[in-house]
Amino acid sequence: MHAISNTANQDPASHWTEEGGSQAVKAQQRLRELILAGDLSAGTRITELALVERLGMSRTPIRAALMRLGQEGLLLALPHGGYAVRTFSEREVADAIELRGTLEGLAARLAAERGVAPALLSEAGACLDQIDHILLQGGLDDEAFSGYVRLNAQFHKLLSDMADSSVLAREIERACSWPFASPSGFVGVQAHKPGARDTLVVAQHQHRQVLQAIAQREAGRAEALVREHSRIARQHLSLALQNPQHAATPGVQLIRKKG
Amino acid sequence: MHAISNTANQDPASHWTEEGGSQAVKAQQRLRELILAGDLSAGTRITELALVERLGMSRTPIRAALMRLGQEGLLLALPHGGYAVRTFSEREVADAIELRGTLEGLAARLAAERGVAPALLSEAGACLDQIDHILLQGGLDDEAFSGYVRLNAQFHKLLSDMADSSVLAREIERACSWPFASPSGFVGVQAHKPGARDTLVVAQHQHRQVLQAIAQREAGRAEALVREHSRIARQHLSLALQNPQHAATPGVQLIRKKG
DNA sequence: TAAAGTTTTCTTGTATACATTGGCGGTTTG
DNA sequence: CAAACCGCCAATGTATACAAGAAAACTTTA
Repeated sequence: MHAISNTANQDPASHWTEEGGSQAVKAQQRLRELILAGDLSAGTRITELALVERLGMSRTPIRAALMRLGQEGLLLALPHGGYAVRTFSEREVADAIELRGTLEGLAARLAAERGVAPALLSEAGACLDQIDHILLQGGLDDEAFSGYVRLNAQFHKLLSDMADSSVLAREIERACSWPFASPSGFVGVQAHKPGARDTLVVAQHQHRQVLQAIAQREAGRAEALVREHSRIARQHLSLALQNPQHAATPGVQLIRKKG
Repeated sequence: MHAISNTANQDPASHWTEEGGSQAVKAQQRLRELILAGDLSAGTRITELALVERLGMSRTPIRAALMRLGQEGLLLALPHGGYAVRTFSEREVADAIELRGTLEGLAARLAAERGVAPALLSEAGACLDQIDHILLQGGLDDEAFSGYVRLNAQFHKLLSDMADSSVLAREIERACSWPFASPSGFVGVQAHKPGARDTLVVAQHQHRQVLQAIAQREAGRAEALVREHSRIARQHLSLALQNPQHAATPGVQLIRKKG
């Protein structure tokens, strides 16, 4: 696996994973994995001591990780201290997707209003070209699918960058912290369904239109397109809740059917 | 017995001690006050030990408070650990206001689309009636002004409630954590200016229209109105930056003119 | 038997000692 | 004199001991 040079992957998590990082960061990563994998039963109280023996570190970094995941919304802060794995109603997930769509729409609007550096536009265009290349293959094997997921996330990241607003980028990243609200959240739901490729073709068409609108400084159109684009995630959510067995997305079990 | 020297409350102005929360909460509150009052010079590293002797508690709750304020965005996490008081460019503040307007706009749209319980609508109407009553007085003394600020914050809170979305409410509250981005952030800027009342009259008109739009289920109109309403805060920001001496808003000194 | 009160235990909140790492200053050498 | 290296210091990261409070279980009494 050679290093991909065109994507300067500068998300803050990347340099954690390379080197071990601090204990607190490791705790946060592993705890998140445990939650999303369903290894921690939802609703029941998480005791720090249990995590001490499970993660093999002291309470201090574990406390820090719990606090972060609590503020992130993955853990629920219990009234008298402590945390529990949170569950989400279908409506809450839908709201989170709507929220992300709105924030990304704002980013697209600001990008169009303020103008974007040509280099960024080119990079985004190249990203979409790569997606096109993947979609040109008729059948979508797993490798192609994961390639799409990666490039899709990259495009959405570039969209956030185009607004050139640190405060907005921060909030968008936060809105994507829930795995099922992220741009590629449920895209794997229909990986092996007949119409899988068509949905991605539609999404890619929207990608193109969004980029064009931003390049042409059509702010309102860009915002509306991005919002509409986020509806695809909602569609995937519905599919995932209908066929939970096919939803390989980590964290699906945290969504409760009614509430 | 350990030599605990000064666990005695050394704060003369302990008016918040009426509800003595945990040490961590007290640390967060007092630290926030120190930052907004400008008692901590911006940009320089904040050492935990300095806060230990300043706040009279151990490092543990102070660390928790620092972490929270860091995630909140009031403190900047330094690359190799530690925090510094953050400063904001004018554009960042404008973006934060735009962000809040967008989020509140989403709330208004959802409220209009989903419908709001009549009791909530009545409560919001009563809130606006109270604002009307204040504005009926020709002159606006300080008491009337602070009354407006309180009722304005209440109306915006009700607006958030009307969307009936916990995830959105959470994000709106977060967007208001920066004092200058909150709905009543810079409203005191022009407290003693000639046209002060007129601006509030305009804002109140927008309040009425928003509530009407929501009640009549006009989702798009409600969203657009709320967004436009947030522009008033931007106007206040401009005024505050032109006359910083009149801006009694805590935290103004954190905004740097150029950057 | 049920309810209330008490005791015990478990968990978090807090304080502090220890480890580690980055930065700063002094010293030394070319 | 300048630059590089070495060592000390300071500040955070980590571990753990201690305190306080709440939940649960057990006992006692009506």
